[in-house]
Amino acid sequence: MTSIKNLQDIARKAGVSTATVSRVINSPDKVSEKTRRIVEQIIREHGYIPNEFARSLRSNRKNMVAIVNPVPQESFLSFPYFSLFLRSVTQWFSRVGVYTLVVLEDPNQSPYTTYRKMMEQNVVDGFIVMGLKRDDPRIELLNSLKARFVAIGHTGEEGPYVYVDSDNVQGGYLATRHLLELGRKRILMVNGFENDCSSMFRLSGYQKALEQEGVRFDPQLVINCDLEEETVFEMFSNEDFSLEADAVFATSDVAAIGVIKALKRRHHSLPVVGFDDIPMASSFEPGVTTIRQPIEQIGRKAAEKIFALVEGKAAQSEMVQVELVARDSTLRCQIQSDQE
Amino acid sequence: MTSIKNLQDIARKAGVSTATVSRVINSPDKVSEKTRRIVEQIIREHGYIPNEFARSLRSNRKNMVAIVNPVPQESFLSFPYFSLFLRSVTQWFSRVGVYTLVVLEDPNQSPYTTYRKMMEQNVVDGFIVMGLKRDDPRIELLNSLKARFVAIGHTGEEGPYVYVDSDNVQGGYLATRHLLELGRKRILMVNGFENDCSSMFRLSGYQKALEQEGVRFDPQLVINCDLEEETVFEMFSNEDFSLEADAVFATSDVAAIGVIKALKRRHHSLPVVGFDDIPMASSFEPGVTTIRQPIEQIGRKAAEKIFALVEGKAAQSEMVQVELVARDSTLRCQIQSDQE
DNA sequence: ACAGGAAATGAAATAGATTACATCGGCTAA
DNA sequence: TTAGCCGATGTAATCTATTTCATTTCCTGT
Repeated sequence: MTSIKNLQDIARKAGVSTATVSRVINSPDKVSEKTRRIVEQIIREHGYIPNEFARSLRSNRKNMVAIVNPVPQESFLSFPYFSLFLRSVTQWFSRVGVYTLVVLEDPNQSPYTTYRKMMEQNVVDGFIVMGLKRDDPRIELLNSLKARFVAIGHTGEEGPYVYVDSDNVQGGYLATRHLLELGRKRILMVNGFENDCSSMFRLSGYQKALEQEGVRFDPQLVINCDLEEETVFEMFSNEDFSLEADAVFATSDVAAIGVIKALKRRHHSLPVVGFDDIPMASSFEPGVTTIRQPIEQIGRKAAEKIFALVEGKAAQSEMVQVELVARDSTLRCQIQSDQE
Repeated sequence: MTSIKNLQDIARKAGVSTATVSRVINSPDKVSEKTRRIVEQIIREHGYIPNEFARSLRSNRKNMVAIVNPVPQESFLSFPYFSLFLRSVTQWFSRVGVYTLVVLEDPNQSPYTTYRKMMEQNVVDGFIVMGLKRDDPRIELLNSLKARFVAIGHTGEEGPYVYVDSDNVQGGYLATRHLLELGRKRILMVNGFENDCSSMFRLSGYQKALEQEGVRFDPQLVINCDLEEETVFEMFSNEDFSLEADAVFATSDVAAIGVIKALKRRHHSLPVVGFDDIPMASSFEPGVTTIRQPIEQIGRKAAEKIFALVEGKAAQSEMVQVELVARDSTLRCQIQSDQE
């Protein structure tokens, strides 16, 4: 078999021009039934697949989207279930012939460089930007570059951008209400830092639940930290750390586990709620009550939206619902806090 | 500022031909000092970045590498620490200007289609192929497509391909020896399926350790299963399941956790060793003794090797060392198996 | 001062598609 | 019959770099 490599070869074989072959591939309705059949046949016969790069060069459509992570330290790991997210995005894209690039922001440079470079290189149609922070400069940056993007997470204001996010307010609310329903009133909240917008929203859900039950909000009961297991474990293990609360809401499962371990060590037991529903939450003993984020749904929606934007269509920001998964860390917790 | 978009604009501004500008970028030593200075200045001034796709089209160098996962069900998740692996690959690549694509094999088609399509589309320089199985057909396939690739995992024979893999024999050996050193002789091995090559190697490490201690290998003590937590938990929870072994070596941490939970429920305790050192292994109580795979190192090496291959250089397959991480699941286990 | 070779540069071909514009039939309406 | 239009097709320009080959420039040695 003669080696068939490109459009021209196909055109020659089919006895038509390259333009016609291209049309058969890209807008079949502009070609007569008869010609189309012939060309399609030859394409199939030779298993011809167009060269993506040549195609992009001319049409300026890259069929590639980058998932961009903030600087390494806080990237992947900070985002629970990243691989599930990635899989769901990739899966969705593959059905429409789009490839998924994974990119880390260059830690040595301003994010500007990372994005600008990719824009100029003309390498992707758009971005999925992970881990949006409060007042995240990347939004303005991407807009100024006229980049198409979808953010995971949001800043609060409905800015000039599209995002997909879990309903963190609802998450905070559900977790807190669950504890209130168990009769707890002094709920310690172990939250992330204040510049993290999901922390912000979770806090407001927490407050909302308290308010609804007529419990006064005590700012002393809110701790901001990095939510690492060790950090939290150390903090709670310290004998000086007062355990006058009667429940704990930690806004990450690993933090929740840190709390539970420290409490165990101090022969203490309090209902504890986490956040994310990482695999460990169900495997740990006791199983950690937590707020499950539909991460695959978030991935799918992000993919859908960036694709729509690339196609020149409109896309709306969206919040996805979270749910409470009740497990032993709150259900089996019989021992009360020793309130002196 | 006039909009500077491409080589031509730069060439015009600098008063040279496009060829010269291209040379300044790609082989500066072929250009006179003086011209180079001028052109570089203009490039910097305008922040010009070449269009990757045009570049690839001509030079046939794509600066993209795909990490390919087997069909979704067994992909990402089956590979512990996938995101760490991915991060380390991406990080390494970014330093040499290569982008990382993440691809799933199309579950509806033969893997052939997935790889062939990418080859014809001319979209990547090479592949990192995940989750290699025994007699994996993908090796021959990729070779027949003249694709450059590096496999993660290996089949045993030093075939015509380059791989990076943990030393699974050593892993099996270390785990088993650790248990033997605790005085255990009847070590139950909960292994993956036999067509999985890492299972195969771990088994042979297990046998090697036994042999070295003069303990007879009893095939009855080897169980093949899917290594999921539930599967193993169910199996070990069943009262009919005899617990005549005096230790357990499960070749995945989640399986090990399944074992520990089931043993707890049966008020039983045996030293248990896992494999992988997933985050849960250290967080679980008791901490799971396990074999740590240097996953980031594997990622880095895979990146290095595929890059070398793409550059036309040689690359050698490599095994990376694993290490035993001893934790409470073997160290604190005082209770003996109740051998009737 | 000049031949000859090396170094620097430019013109044009090239990679492999898409697409604007031109052309050619065939068909309808006058 | 023929002007006029439409749909199908082809021609050639285009996208943006890289690279071959030809040409010019600059030395070096005699």
